[in-house]
Amino acid sequence: MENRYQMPRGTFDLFDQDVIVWQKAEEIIREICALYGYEEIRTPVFEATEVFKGENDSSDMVNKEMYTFDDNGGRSMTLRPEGTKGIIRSFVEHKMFGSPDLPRKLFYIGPMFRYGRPQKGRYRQFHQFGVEAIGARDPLLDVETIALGWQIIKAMGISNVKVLINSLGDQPSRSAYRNALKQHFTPHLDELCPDCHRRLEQNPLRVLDCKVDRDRDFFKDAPSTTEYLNEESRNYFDKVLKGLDDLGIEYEIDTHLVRGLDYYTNTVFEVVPKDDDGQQSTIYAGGQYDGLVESFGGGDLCGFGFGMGLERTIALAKEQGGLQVEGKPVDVYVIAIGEVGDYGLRIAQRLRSEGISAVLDYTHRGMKGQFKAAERAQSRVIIIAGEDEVKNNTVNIKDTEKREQITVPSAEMTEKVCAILKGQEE
RNA sequence: GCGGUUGUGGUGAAGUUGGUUAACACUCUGGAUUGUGGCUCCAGCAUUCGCGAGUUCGAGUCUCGUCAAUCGCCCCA
Repeated sequence: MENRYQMPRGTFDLFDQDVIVWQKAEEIIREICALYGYEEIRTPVFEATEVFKGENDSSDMVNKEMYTFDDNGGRSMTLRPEGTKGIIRSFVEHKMFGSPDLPRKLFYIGPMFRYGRPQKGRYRQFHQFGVEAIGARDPLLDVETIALGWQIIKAMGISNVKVLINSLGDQPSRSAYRNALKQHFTPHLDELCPDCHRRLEQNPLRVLDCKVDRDRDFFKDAPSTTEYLNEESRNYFDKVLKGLDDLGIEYEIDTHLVRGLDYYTNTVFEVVPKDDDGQQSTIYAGGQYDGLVESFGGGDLCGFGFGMGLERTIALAKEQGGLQVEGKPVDVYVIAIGEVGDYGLRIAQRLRSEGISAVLDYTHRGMKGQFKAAERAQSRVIIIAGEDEVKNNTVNIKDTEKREQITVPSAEMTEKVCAILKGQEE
């Protein structure tokens, strides 16, 4: 058979059992968000390009990986590559900063788009769940937010993970550190790999992460983030760590941890499996953004949030035996034999109106085939309607567990089926 | 965006140094069982090997291109 169409690279179809698994994951997310007082927000999947791309944005995600296009009115639009920026836009546009109840705690679930080379756990259309707590600056808010994600992945059956955490300091600390790194590495420019040349220009913090050069001598005495934290940032970070200790959340300070996005300040973190195998293993990650809201014109408010990659999270949960779902058996499977017209449909509709799920067989095949189909549907009850039944206005009701069959007047059908289904629950 | 590996039916897969009708298993469809499934036994189901071109008397098997998946880099959820 010729395959004329296929899904775009880096996308996937979700169906059968997988959909149920995803629904279950989303259910867990919604329940736990409610426990923490987070409310859902749904923003557009595309926004004006400027929402995502700031003036001096240095991240690859923004500069190389966005789906940007001109709409028919000639405006530049971009499919959202992440959740935070759109939420901040919305927060400011609707003047949520004026609320007496800050921080505003919002969560979102939905597709995100990045144009990169797909791999396992890395798609062009992928799905993120994320939270944002906007309008407060408190180390315990950082801790609580990390804990929210932690509770969610635990509820999905994920264990053996840890938090990697670091502090970038406030904006002054951060830029001081950035300059220090640049100064430190510039004399060694000739010895650095090509990737590091680029990094040094765009995002000097990432040089520290280089897999090619990391063992060189001049890396060992490179300045460390923690040395550049001022008193306030230092104290803030200590309180975050203390809070994680108190909640029993396992973490590891990683002074090389830098997030890809430009807007982070102070706390940044990433949650990864402990026996770190794949490259795309980060489950959820985020941090504080002090200054983002202001850059959108919303006043001097601090925020904290994270994004969780659902494909990765669900895959990991399944690997570890979590998110098990059962098939969804149908209550009644209606078999039609011979010319019965709409008799079967009328039966099914009467059952459905009583809240009993019913599926009709439209294949016009033999009885054996229809019974097999009923078996695949895992139906508890099979109703057989043939020409004799139509004539006498009766139905044959078969209990698939007891393998007993009764013939009753059509009027008593619902009652008898209910009795069988009830027996099943006991 | 760069490099490596892979690509045979609904599924899992055999396919030897290129040689006539693409093994086997599961599933599915029909029958044995004239209106009753889960066991058993028969029978059937890929004009075609991701797609396109080339080499050859002849290609699933070789070459090139292309698409896709996957691994590493980059980046990140």
